[in-house]
Amino acid sequence: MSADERRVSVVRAAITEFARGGYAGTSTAAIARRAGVSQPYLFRLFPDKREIFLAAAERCTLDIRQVFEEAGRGLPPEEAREAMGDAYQALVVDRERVLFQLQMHVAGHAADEAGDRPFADRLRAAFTDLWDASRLLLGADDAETWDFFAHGMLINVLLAQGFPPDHRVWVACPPRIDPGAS
Amino acid sequence: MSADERRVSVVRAAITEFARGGYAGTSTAAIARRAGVSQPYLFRLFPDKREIFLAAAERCTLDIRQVFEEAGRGLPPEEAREAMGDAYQALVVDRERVLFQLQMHVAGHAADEAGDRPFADRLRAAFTDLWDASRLLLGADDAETWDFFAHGMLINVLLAQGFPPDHRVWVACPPRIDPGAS
DNA sequence: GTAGTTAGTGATTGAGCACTAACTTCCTCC
DNA sequence: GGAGGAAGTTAGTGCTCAATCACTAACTAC
Repeated sequence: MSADERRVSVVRAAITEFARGGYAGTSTAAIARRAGVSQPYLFRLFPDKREIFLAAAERCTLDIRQVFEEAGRGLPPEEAREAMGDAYQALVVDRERVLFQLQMHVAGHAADEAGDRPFADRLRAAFTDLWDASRLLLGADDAETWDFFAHGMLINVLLAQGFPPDHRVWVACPPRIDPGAS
Repeated sequence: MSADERRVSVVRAAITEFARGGYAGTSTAAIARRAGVSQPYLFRLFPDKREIFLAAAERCTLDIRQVFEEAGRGLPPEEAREAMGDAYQALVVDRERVLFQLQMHVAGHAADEAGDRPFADRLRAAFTDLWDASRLLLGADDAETWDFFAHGMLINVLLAQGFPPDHRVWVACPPRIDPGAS
């Protein structure tokens, strides 16, 4: 396998592991194990752990954006909103990407606090990409985009906490999102 | 200082430090330093690190709930909603509690993944307390409670990422929340 | 076949971690 | 005034982790 191919599979493994444990709570050994390579080899593919996380963050955000784009491309705003809602379900089904997003948010904050500006900036940029792409696809104004993301964030947070699908916190969640689907 | 008083100040320090670095990313040494005691002494005040985090989580949730209750108590629903919105601003001003809440969510998930049910359950219980108290105070139905929290969660996430107050993601945020207030 | 490159590993290191044991200091009450 | 206990310390243990180093095996080019 070429180094580039290997990097792709490492990033996939990293998303899974980081989604579980967050940046600080995930060891490079765990990522290596899941990717099927030795732990030292990670540091030949990437300069350090931070860069693995960033690659995972950028990949994950791109994935979500592409799912939205495939769902909403070429549709009029009203239908696009419907289709993107449905597409979001597919993302929720394997919670991985959604949970990794939460981990990105708290990692960004930690980086800011630690004075690691570039890291935080790149994480913010990834999020802004998703925000702008969604806004465009939704054909939405600022308020609608805000609502779309607010809604999604609450779903992410409730999912992260592991509330069972029949819990009362879910009752007002729009029916097309089924929190028990995974 | 009595052990009980000391515990209170340790919990306060823990909220600050955990908000910064999350559960795994925060050392007990950092908490001890901020609380002004030696690191081993933490383990006389609390059985282990997990229990420090839980105490911080329960304290933090209680704080937020009390702020809401003080703001909304005895007011008719419409005014209560207004007052609680204003009260939320006070919470947002020092981002600490808000950010710690995010850390609670991802810690809960990590605990679930690691098979630590009781830990995750207690974190969920803290969140549910806040949810139910807010619902009651708002005099709201499920949909309104959902919207209230969805809105709050997006604010939390954007704050965590450190978007500056003049960034376009904030433009649709209701005016009473000033993300630059801190 | 030999010179060079690419993919990959095992052993190790030094720092930082949660947590423990054993000690000191000071206040209180008889 | 001294015994007891609570508050708090210093010193240390064993472990985990990110990152480094020295190496091998297989392939490619001439």
